[in-house]
Amino acid sequence: MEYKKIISERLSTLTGLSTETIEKLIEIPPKPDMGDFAFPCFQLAKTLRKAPNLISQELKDKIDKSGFEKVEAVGGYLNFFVDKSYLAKNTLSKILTEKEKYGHSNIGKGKTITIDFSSPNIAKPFHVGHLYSTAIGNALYKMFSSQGYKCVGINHLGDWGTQFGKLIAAYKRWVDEEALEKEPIKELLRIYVKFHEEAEKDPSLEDIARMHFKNLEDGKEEEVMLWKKIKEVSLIEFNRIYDMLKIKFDSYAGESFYNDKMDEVVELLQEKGLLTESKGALVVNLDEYNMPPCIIKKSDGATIYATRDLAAAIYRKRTYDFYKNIYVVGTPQTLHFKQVFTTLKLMGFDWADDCIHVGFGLVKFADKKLSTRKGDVIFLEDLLKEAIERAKELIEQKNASLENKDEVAKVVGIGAVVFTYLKNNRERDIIFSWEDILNFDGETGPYVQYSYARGRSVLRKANGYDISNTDFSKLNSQEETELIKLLASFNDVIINALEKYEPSILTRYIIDVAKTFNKFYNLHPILSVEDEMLKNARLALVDATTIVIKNGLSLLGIDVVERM
RNA sequence: GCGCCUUUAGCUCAGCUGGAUAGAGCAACGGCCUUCUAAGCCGUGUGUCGGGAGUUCGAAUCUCUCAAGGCGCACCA
Repeated sequence: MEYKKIISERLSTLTGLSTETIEKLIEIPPKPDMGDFAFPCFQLAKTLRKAPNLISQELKDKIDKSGFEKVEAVGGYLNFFVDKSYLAKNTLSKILTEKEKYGHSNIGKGKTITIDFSSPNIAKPFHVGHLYSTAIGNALYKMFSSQGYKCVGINHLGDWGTQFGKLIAAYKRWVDEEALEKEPIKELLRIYVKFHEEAEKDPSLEDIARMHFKNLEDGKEEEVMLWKKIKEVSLIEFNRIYDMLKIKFDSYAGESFYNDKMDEVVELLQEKGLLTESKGALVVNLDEYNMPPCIIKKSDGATIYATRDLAAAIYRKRTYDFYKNIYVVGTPQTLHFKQVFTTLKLMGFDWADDCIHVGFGLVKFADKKLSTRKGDVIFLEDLLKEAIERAKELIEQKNASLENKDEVAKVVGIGAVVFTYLKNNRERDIIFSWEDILNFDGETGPYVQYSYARGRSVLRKANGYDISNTDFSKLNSQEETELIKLLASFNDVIINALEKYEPSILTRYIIDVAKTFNKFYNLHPILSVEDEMLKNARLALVDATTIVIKNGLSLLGIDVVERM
């Protein structure tokens, strides 16, 4: 906000401190009746050798108060109250003019950001854990795009690796072709689980699996054919889920895509003299950085994921010339990415510093852990369907006359799930509970969507309003001012969230907006107000609020409904 | 053993880069629909901010230490 600048400039001339240091000190008081901005004078107390409350008093007398309703000295604080009608007018007209572009900016113009997210493993079910990366990555994609960055969404499919040896071995032994036709992933999961059970009894299966993978790498016909088939049926299922979530990728270049790009990486490492042999494997030693070595080639000569990640990073730099290269991958892989980024740096690529691992926590049950190998998973599709079902029930219960119930149930149900995933700090684990995730009360997606629908309903009934016949200075209740101030900070919030790669900051902001709006809605009549100027001003405020909620949710990949 | 993370109300979590009496939601209880959607609003909390020490005008926030839990530590991704 420009207010901080104005305040710091005025204080700078009075105190001699730089505008920058002052701007950093300026804070927002905990309660609205204490003002909109505050400057703590405690630090000045030392240099001026004067009590903080005397300093604030003195500054209060001397400072230029134009543009502010008033300036007060409370204890060691200098509190500023902004001119509310000015704020209301500026904020609301800006929102109503910019509409769906409100909150957007151009600070990323000309810069490309690659975002690696979702990236499920082929042949394994898309379970509730995968939504974490998918939701965060998609939100970051939309948020960065809104600030003018060109984003490239990459689904780095797990379509290579020794697991395919296992799968091929299992396929040849136990697959039920009929079941595979009907529910491919479920059947693949079944034989994958069976493989692990059988391998416990007969460890030689592991060797057979390794052999199959080696054959696959060597391009043997049977293995390649099976691999292709598995990949094909998996993608059909994944796309069904991405469609439900309305998520699109710009690239599906998965692990197998880099098969022919790894020799070059090995050569480059060789040239730089970074490779050493250790226990039969080729590694980059990272002792100096207090990390275990980065393995480039296994002792059997086969490649490993670190090699692929190196190849992928180099490919992405060459292809997209990224400004930032983001990986939305779980925190357990923190060390792996440190190793890869450090290796890139050692290879002489300064852009290694632009590679960012955006980690997130685990999705787990209260008691046990999700495990694909044991078949202990909840399919994301089942969760989404359940949520839609629950939303449908609530509609029948609360608004049975609604026209497009199924459509609304879909938006609300899916919105509730995605919202839950984006509500908390991403590094926190999500404890999965049907009860919590299907509870649509309180700080949830449906709550926010409901607030939006309420606002839209008022606007529909108003049947338009005359923005030119408005007196914004009449929006002076505490609820109205608070709401306006919140709406004004939308862009700041997005920027702040992006700096931390943390969508939850935006999610919580939207909750705040909805909460403040509901208070306003409950306390102040809108349509029945006789004063036409006030009525129009309130309608403008409702209009602006719905715009911000809609834009905000859209950045999180969540839709709104006009009625619910 | 080493490294990283977590610890705030019964439960799930916020707490902006050190600041004014530590906040929400859920759950519980009590109020509010002849007026704009009650998926809403209002009210009710005796919290050692895991323990201890330090830094300073001031610490949930920074440093150190201890404790509990989690994750990771070379041929899986």
